[in-house]
Amino acid sequence: MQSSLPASRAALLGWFDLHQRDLPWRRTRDPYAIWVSEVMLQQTRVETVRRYWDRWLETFPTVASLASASTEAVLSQWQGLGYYRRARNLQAGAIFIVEQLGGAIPTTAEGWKTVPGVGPYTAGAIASIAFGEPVPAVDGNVLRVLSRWLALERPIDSKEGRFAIDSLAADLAAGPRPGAWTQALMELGATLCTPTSPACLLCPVSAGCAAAAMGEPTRFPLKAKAKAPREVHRFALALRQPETGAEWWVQRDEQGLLGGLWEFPLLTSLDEAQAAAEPLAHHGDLLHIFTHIRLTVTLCSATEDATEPPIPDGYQTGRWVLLEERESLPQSRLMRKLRERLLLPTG
DNA sequence: CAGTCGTGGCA
DNA sequence: TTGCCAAGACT
Repeated sequence: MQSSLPASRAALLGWFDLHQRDLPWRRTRDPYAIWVSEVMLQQTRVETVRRYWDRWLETFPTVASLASASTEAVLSQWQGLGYYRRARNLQAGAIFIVEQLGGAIPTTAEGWKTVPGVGPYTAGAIASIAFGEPVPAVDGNVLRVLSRWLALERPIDSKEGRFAIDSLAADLAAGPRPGAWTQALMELGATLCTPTSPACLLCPVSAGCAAAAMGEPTRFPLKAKAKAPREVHRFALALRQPETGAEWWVQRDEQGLLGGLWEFPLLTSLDEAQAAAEPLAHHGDLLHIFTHIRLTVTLCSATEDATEPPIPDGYQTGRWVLLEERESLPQSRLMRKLRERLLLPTG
């Protein structure tokens, strides 16, 4: 039997008051600090963000300090968090607030939506948490929790399914304690109403949950099918001067994957056999292989970029040496490997 | 609108 | 070891 919306809402708030995690960004009311936390938390685990949030606020304690910082310093503080566009947008947002809003930080969701890097979710989260505005903030947790609550048969990535979730979220947001409510809904999704093993027996709102009543909460949310990833074959080549130990790096294009970061030059080929021949064909007997990482990249946008940077003067006497060879790696593991071996600190 | 953008944890 | 995906925004 479905209980009333206000009753379920009150039950979830009561549970949140008792069982919420002690997160550092819940100990502040500084809207800038909350903004930083929300951007860091986009598509990123709480435990990962913990390590960055404190340090970020020590380095850039105010909107003004972030706005006047160098891009290099900003990216350096972000290094390892991923989705580096977020760091650039965060600084662009700080500059926007200083230059366009006269330094006055927005206080409403509508205002926040005009800030670079702040979309519908983040605008609602900041407005409700930092300013108490009764607006919804629908993230992946909320999509999951509410789709289970409704036993929603429409996929959440369809227009109709998303509309149903947004409608319910808006109704629920219009009640007491908007900030606590926003966090309570996400907290439930993060700790009890989890993707693979929901703890319905501990859930404060299971009595009103249609999926729990059906006995199969993990059937929701429904999702449309994902497409198959495409493959790209690449070589990472690193040149080092034996005498000095100096290594040859190139900077990636500002746009796209790992934009603006440093790496060994990569050769790209759609054909595996051609890729296997490229490094030696290009460098002949003049050089030995220093680093020769054979990579299969999925979901990589660099397919067309097969140009090889010229080897700068003074490195011609270096040696190419085989360091490692891999059959293939998924993107996440590939990037881990690239970061371990290829990425330089930016600051 | 569908594609793109990182990383780390976990079953 | 491998696939999946988590506090999304932008183009």
